[in-house]
Amino acid sequence: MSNGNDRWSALKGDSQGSDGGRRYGGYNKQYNRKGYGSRQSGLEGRYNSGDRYQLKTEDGEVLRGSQSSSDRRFSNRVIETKPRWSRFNDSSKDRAALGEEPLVLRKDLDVADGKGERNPHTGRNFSRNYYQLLELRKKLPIYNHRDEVLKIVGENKFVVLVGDTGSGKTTQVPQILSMKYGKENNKLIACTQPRRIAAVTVAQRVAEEMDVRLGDEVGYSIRYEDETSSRTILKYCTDGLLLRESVTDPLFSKYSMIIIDEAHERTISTDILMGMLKQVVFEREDFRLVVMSATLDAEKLQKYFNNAPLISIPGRMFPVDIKYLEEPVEDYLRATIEAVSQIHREEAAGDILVFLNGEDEISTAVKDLEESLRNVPGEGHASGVHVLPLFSSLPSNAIQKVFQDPPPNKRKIVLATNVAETSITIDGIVYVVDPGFAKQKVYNPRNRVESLQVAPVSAASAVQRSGRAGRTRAGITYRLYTEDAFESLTAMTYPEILRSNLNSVVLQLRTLSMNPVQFDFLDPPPPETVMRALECLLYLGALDQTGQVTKFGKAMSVFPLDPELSRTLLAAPDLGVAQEVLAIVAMVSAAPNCFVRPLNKAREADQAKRRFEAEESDHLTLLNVYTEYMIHNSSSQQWCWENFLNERALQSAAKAKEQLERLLEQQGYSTKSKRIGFDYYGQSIAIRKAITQGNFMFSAVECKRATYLTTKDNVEVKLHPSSGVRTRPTWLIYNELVITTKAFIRTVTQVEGSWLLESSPNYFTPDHFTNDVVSYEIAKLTGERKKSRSAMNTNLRQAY
DNA sequence: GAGCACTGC
Repeated sequence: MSNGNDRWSALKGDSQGSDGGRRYGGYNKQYNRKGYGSRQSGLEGRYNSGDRYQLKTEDGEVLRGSQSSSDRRFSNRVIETKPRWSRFNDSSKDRAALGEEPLVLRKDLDVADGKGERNPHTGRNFSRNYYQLLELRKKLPIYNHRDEVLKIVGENKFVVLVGDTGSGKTTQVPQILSMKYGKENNKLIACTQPRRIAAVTVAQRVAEEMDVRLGDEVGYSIRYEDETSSRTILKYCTDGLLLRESVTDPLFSKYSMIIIDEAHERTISTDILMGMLKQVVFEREDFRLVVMSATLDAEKLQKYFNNAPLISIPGRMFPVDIKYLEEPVEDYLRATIEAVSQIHREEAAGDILVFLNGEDEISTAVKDLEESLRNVPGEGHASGVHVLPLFSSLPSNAIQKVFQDPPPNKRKIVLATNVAETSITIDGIVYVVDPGFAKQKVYNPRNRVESLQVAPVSAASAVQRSGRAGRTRAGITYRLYTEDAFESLTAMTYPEILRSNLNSVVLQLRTLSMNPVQFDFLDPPPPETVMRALECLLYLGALDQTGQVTKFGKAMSVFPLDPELSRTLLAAPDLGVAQEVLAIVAMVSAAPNCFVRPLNKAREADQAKRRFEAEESDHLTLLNVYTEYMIHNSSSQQWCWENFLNERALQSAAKAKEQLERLLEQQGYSTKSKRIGFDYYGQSIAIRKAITQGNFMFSAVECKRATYLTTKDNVEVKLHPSSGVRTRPTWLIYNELVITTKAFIRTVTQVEGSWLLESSPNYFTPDHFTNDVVSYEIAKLTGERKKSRSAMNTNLRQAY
């Protein structure tokens, strides 16, 4: 394998069936660690959220929660704790994904057409490595379907191909097709992936399998990295990157064929690409589209692509036994600890992967397990356990640890968020413990507020999780809910496009002169969402009142940013603060959570953060972090560690800034900041004016002491405690509204009301705002400006 | 005065 042995990768040779970690909430209920499917009456009401349950192991030992006194209080209600796992039921939906395909080895020499020893790409003899890999490829289920793939793709312009984990579709199908279509009319084949790391590792693997150098015949292209050349016939890339290419080349004229992989993940980019490419197929004689997906939604895709033919490839992996609880549990975190403990004591050697819901929960569970099991010998692991956390904001070296072998005779236990579901693949996992929950972004269209909620996963997600146990040998998955509960799960995760703000997408479609209301979506988003985006783009000056893209809007569409940030960026050069705003926009878009705050070092982390704070603006705080980071670039790892900063986040902000700067320059803007001398306030004002230019719709006004009203929807909010703004401004701009224990606004900046007015006189008129406080404050600013927003809306509606 | 699942251009 070319992949090395301790890196994190989405893929190793094969494709993964997966559902992308994007979950639809749709559930308004908070689950509070209550196990999925647990009874909704009886015991529930008598327990306060802080209470813990005792759990008794089979041999009568009592595992205590953190509050032993309260445990005793409830000792008469100790729950029968030995989970009674029911056996895996053959009729379960999972079986299809886990089926094994008999191996049939063929004698002939593979896709190189049986012509013998010479590599048609390089003219050289195939290497020994090529033949070794070829033997592995012959064992993939896809191998015996090569002729079928070539034939059906040859006869059709749309093809849907489904195959589960282990089918080999991601590496083999593009390879097979590139032999025939990769040089057609001097055009190449692109294969999209939802994740950067997948695009890179798959390209590496395929280059090796084809015995060519990466970047020659086979390459990849992701943001900031282009490993392709004029020789390239097969390019793996992220879906978002290919979508961006449509801005300069709407007909995708470089490509003879595009293969969309992991379509079931339904990222926004994949959904928009599918709609665009469907059109391209009708407009270009010489273009084909192949859509690859996990099995569950094949029919829907076929129908969408004009009843496209279906190629179905079986998956192949080691069998995974699924165990369910016979009774729902009351506290899934306790049940998880108990399940892990039981596996460790009773089950044969092998690592355990546990899915939990966030850093907080993971840290608690790591501590619990270390205390209870560290030196407790288990089956096959005489010295106890080695417990590791895994979530995406963990420093890279901590992430690396999950790939390393544990100390001798210790069982490795990884407690992970759903990064481990698709993005990070850990080999050697034998046991998976799945409580059946994930944190999911929920969008409330009524007040237009997004929040994160814990909700049951989809069935597709549960299947994906259980598959993590069968990668290197047969495994067992323990689902901490009943089989009935599994049956009641939503089949697929709700597509991202139906629960997101579409401002950026709508601008891009308009730039290509497409009508977003009539766009052929696989799942059309609510028309209100599209209208809202049009309205927002109108206020930002990206569209005119007839819905046409303005010159300014065209410039905005060039940046890989939300339109609000694009406008902020474009406002900066005139204000003489291009460099500062480039850094801030890069930080907001690429490193929004750059501050690390581990629970056990919260105070030190807060202190470290305070050193960067600007009292009038959290955006300026981000600028300070960025500036300091660039100064300490040579020793950044150490420096980030000492200052409780996420180095990977800052690295990506630095790259983003470079790219944005280039794009700004290309459009003829000066990216130099004017020398304001040592006029700190002049500079601060200029920067905050630029921020106002783009984000005036995210403004709030103080309505009572320490409480603000958002102008957009009259949500009463408080400053998030993480904010460093201490000036108690009347007006402010916020970057994010989060609802947790209360409604908070995060990353805020003090602004003047007059700046808001300058940024969009059409938006800030008193009669736009239903709330008296907001109208009154705006009236104070505007005098008697009256321009009806409803009139503007009427114009917009007529335009579509 | 408190909590941030996960991607991507």
